[in-house]
Amino acid sequence: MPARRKSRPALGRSTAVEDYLERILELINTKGYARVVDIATSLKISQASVTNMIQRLDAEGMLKYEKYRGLVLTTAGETLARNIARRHELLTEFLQLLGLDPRVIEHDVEGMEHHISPPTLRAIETLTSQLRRRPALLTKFSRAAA
Amino acid sequence: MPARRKSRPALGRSTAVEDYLERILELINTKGYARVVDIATSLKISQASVTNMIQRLDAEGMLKYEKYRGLVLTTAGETLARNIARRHELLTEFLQLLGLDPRVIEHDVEGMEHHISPPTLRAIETLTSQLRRRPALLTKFSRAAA
DNA sequence: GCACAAACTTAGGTAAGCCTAACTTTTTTT
DNA sequence: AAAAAAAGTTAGGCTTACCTAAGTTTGTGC
Repeated sequence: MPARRKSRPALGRSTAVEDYLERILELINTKGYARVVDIATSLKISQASVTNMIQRLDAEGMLKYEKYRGLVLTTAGETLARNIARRHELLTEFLQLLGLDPRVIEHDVEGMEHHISPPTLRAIETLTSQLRRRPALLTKFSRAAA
Repeated sequence: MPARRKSRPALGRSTAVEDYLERILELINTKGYARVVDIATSLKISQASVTNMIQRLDAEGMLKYEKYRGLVLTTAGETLARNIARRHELLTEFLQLLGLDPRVIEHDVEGMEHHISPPTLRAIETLTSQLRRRPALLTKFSRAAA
């Protein structure tokens, strides 16, 4: 399946691409590099699929890849990856404020993060900081859903 | 594409299935019936694709379909469709409170609605009613994003 | 430095969900 | 009621993103 979509994502910005870039940046930040095997394990997909996608991301200028060697994000790739990561964090924070179970948060954020446009993200960002400033509003959520 | 996904949706609950059911219920509610051609126009896909999906939904017990004739939602199908519709409305309401542009709202809701679990939905529901009760909190959003 | 293991790549294949083109059935028009 | 139009169906294809199996390259242990 997972094919599906009405409005095409901007060339080379499918949800799959976003997931890869996000994970690659995370690996680089934590381990200093991102190998095929790590990306594969981390995303729970085969190494073959990773190789394939990495070659595509190279062709699209998101990263520089040398066969059997390794990869580095380009400026464009890193910028994009950072934005994706920031969106992920913001959404996670927002749902955390609502007192949701960490597993539910992870699941939902992973699903919806690819569909939040910049204006919506900004609004949620503002809302999140408002809520943090008035914790009284959140009492209703404290013993919340799991 | 859209083929993608880590955790499989419960058999017969892909985002495509949800979109079809949602639209079918909407058509039934407004016109009294849902024909292939209307579903196709409304979802901006071909009639052939609709025929195909309807046969699948029939096989899965979501609706009763008679070739060349018409369809009716089963109890299961209608219940599911109502839940999907409610989730859509709730998310739309929430984003409306944040002052977002209607087109942005439509786009984002259509993308993310399929990925919101019940607990998260309940939390957003509670939050929405809190915000409605304290409009002061929303002043920051009034001249919001477009 | 050679053998083995781990990492990586290639080739070929699958499933979902969409498409177009061609055909069939139903409905409308006259 | 026959012809034309509209609706619906079938067949065959495409793309994305995944997979497995088999082969290649790199790295490790002795």
